[in-house]
Amino acid sequence: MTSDLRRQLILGAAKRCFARHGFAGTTTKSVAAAASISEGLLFKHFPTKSALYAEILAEECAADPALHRLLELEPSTRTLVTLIREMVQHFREVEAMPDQEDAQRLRLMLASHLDDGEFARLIYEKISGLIGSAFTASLSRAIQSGDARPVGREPMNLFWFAHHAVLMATLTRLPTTPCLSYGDAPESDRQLCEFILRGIGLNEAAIAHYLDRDLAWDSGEPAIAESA
Amino acid sequence: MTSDLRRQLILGAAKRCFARHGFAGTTTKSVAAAASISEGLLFKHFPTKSALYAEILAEECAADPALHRLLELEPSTRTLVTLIREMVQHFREVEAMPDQEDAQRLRLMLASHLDDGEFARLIYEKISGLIGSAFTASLSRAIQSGDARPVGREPMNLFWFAHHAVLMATLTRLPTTPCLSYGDAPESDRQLCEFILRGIGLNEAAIAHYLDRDLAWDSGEPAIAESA
DNA sequence: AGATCAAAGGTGAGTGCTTACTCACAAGAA
DNA sequence: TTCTTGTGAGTAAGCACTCACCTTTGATCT
Repeated sequence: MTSDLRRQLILGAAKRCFARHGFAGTTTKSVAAAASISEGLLFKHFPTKSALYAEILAEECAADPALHRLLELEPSTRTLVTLIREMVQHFREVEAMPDQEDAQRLRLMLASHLDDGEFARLIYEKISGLIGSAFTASLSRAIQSGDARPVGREPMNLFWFAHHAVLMATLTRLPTTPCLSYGDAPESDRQLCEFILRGIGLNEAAIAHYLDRDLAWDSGEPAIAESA
Repeated sequence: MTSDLRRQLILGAAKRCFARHGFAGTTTKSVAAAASISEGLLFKHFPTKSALYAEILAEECAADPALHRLLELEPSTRTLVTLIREMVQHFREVEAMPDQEDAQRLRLMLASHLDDGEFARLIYEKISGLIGSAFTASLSRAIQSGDARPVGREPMNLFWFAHHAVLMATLTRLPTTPCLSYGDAPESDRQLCEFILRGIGLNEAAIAHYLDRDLAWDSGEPAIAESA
């Protein structure tokens, strides 16, 4: 077994442990067991428990979700709706696979909020950097084209409010017994999308149009306020 | 010192510890120190660390925020707006006093989401029982009077989405260095209120009317869709 | 090719320290 | 006296972390 591969196996196992039980609640023994190695070997690869944790957070920060595709879309009402819908869908998928990378990131992020919040801050900055401009650009386009109401001084706040609602809804479903039941899954997803799109100021016509027509739509981007 | 008073002092000290550092991160020694007593005495009052934690969660469940007043308001658009505004204000106040009861409840609740979620579930149920019916009744009144759009099958989902957004926004401000900055406080609060009220389907006229006029409004409850 | 050997991978029994929890005993009130 | 409040030294288990010692690998030298 090469050293690098072993490192990765340890990191993977440790990530699962830390995400489930937090830093204090995780023992090096349990990490070693999860990686099927001795504790001694664990400490040959990572000098301390803290160093292992720090490396996990750093690695998790660097990992890219597959949202680069969204960045290539040109700013428009439709892109805005797509962005929100994909966000909701993305978090729904996280819920379906609780031991996946993304669910662990969520747990680590939550734990960070209780701690010093530094990891969460890095993630927020990263999200902001990745899709912040796409969101604000699409929103201002939507406003220009009459699909949305003008917004106050901080359009990014609206993005974060949306993000908060989706993230928290996922968190309530994270425990094995969900904290809240939202009823039928596709319908509640749809309801959440509508809540957010209304919240950021899209008008009903635009919401109905872009949310119903889904992605089955050619790339010409007429504002429905003009066409309807 | 009477036994009951001592118990309360211990519970108070322990609550602070558990809220800050979680269950695993809190030592009985630190709790004893925070309560200015010996560890021995701590275990005279609570048989185990877990029992102490359980009692804190149970007590926290029973504690009533001062929202009974809201229940006495009759269902209306104005009550709905008041409810949301007070929710936003309430969480804003939590942020200002990080060592207050409510901030601790928030931390405990968050920790619960990472655990089995049982405490969070109890709290959600309690919130639902307290203001769920007031919310849905006011929302349906608003719909009847034309201040809001009709809503799907699950009106309570809208309440939770709103709650999620507010709660998560507070969480991001919980660490000493906030994870996100929303700009000017009163303005971002206002923005959050608008986001939520739009999200649950209130129309712009109703929002502008009830949010601007604040509470300086006599108890006659005309729907502004009729009067305007 | 086979022998040699140093380095790397890997183990499990320790290390000292901290943890949750106990107990003999002291002080004061009824 | 007797019961409750309170202490601080103590205990066994568990913690992060170490170390002496195996085993495997692969390059080098006959």
